[in-house]
Amino acid sequence: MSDRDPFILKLETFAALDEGDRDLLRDRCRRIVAMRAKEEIVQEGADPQVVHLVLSGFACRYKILADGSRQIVAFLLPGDFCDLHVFILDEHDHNIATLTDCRLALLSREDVTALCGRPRVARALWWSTLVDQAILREWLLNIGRRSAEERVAHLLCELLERLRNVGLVSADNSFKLPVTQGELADTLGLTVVHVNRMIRNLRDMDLIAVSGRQIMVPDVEGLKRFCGFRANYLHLERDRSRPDDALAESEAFAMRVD
Amino acid sequence: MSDRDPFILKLETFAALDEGDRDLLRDRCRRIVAMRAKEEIVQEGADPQVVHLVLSGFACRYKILADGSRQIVAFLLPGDFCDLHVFILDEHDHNIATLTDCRLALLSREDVTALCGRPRVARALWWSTLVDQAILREWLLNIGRRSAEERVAHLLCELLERLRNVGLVSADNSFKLPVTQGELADTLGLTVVHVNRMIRNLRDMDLIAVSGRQIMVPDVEGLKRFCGFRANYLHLERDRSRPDDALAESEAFAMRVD
DNA sequence: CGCGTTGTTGAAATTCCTCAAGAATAGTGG
DNA sequence: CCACTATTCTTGAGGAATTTCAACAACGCG
Repeated sequence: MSDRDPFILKLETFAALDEGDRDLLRDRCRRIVAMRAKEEIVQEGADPQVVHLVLSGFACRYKILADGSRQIVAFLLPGDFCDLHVFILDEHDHNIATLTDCRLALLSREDVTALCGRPRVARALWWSTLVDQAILREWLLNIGRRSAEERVAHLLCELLERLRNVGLVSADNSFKLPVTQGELADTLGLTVVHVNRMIRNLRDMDLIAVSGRQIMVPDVEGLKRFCGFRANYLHLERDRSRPDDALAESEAFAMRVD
Repeated sequence: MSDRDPFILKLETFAALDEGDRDLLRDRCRRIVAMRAKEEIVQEGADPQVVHLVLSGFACRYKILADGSRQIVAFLLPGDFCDLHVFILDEHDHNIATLTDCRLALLSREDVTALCGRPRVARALWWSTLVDQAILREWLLNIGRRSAEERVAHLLCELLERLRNVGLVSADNSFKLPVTQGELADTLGLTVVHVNRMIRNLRDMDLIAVSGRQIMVPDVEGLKRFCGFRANYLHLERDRSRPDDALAESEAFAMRVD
């Protein structure tokens, strides 16, 4: 693995890791499992004692209603942890599944403990959990108060920024979105048919260009303006006012597990 | 303050605090501020270094769109922390305001550090953050995939259980809901008019009884069945399989801040 | 008592969904 | 490499849920 691993890239968004931090991360993420598309990673009600980290591919969290309708409540992209909460909460309140073929790192309780022994890494894990929460709030706003067209556009803006952050967007602002329109519908609280029409609208307005599962955004600012996208909730700008050195010295946020 | 303080009740849902833990909590929550209804507690973009804890009254997190429409993304009830994340994230991505007159405890960075020095308290704070996240997921499902009638019913079920947990529900399953229908609409992604009609429907079906701002639920199981409410996402059952003593001994989850 | 906020209801407009069917695409086995 | 099948995408038309607009009643507060 190289420094360009998505999960290291992602954690470095917030904490300026040193070589020791990175080595530890690489070392603890050595247990890797490959999964096919549309397989279950974690079932609701389960109490597994392993943390999953997406190395490549797309996965999602979702919930299902009795009538079979599904709500996807998070996209898990390369660099995202699936279930950091597993050591605190008693049981899973949602399912996690792959959307595409995935490579996942498996971390034991000891691995997480070791990672949390490093203040900067611990802080980065906390940060990653809190960003997940911020994304949930934004999605709630998206579904609750934006029109269907804006919802689709907003989700694409978010994916553009999140994927860019882990090096998965090319120079022309295009990225692979290996997700069906049905899955987008389950994410946005819409039906497949309507998502399809909204995507068509965005294409007709030249806000996006779709070829297969590749999305190209010709005018990023234009798309963001259209749906009122502001990236602040992703907290991708590391806070310069809180020097990492001071943090490291004070061993702030050491979170130890067992 | 007595052992019956809502915030202590809430934290005890998960961690079996001892007298020392409770004393520390009471001690650190001594700085109290009273606020009137509909005042701002935290503004988006701000970087305050104080954590707020609701002692009495209702508050909410919310986000606003450019066109003025609002989405409430969390209800903050007695015992809930408003902004535990403040020491990690650089800036607030949402606003927090009171809905009713409130009493809030103010915790400094040092207070939080002190609380996190106690493993059981630290774990309870983590737990409270993760439950907030679980509630966000359920709300997303609620808005994304349930009918308007079910949405209202589901929110009432959640409030019933959360308020019961902090001792604010009477024996006949009634509780005070000091929230306007407009605020419910902004929570559920609906309009005031429609919320009003849905409440009427629930009344007509005898699933709830409303008198002023008091809600009575004559048949709790019936209401839950109607909207498919399952309380598991609130994680109110402390996990008996993980003895607190072992936890305490191992100093698990000590989260230190500065 | 008067005034602003909140609750309530009706009717028309709009968004989004459902149903249905055909076209394109991807995957599979021969 | 092709035929076959399943999944996904696309479009149309009609229907249902929800919103918008508008008006008035009820309530709470100074």
